[in-house]
Amino acid sequence: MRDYPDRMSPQQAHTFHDDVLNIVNQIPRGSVTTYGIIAAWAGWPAHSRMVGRVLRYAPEAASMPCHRVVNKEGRTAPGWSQQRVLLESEGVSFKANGHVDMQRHQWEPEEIK
DNA sequence: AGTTTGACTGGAG
DNA sequence: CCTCCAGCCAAAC
Repeated sequence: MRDYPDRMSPQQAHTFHDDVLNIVNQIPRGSVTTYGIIAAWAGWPAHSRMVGRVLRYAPEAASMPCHRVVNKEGRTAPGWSQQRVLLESEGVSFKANGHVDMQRHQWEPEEIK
């Protein structure tokens, strides 16, 4: 069927940015979610990489629980070893391979917005 | 205006 | 479980 040639207009990019931060702010303590889930929830399922970009470079992200965002396999962000420490301090358990036990801690947005 | 770069994901080996 | 590769897409070169 049809593909989705959709391109983000500057307006949409701005909305996406805000939505991402809004969702991250609602991740409960002791839980984690993934880039893909956030992207899908913001309405752009193919933009998981952009979610990572926002959390990495947006100034506001510094004062948010962005450490509660990991990839789909429960892997923590490259080059940010403190992320694991932060998560463990709020009760998140890791498996032997160093990944978050997603089965136990993955959280999904429900009634946001 | 073409190429490279990732805080991603899914699949293959 | 690991690495590598292709597809992904806006931003940075």
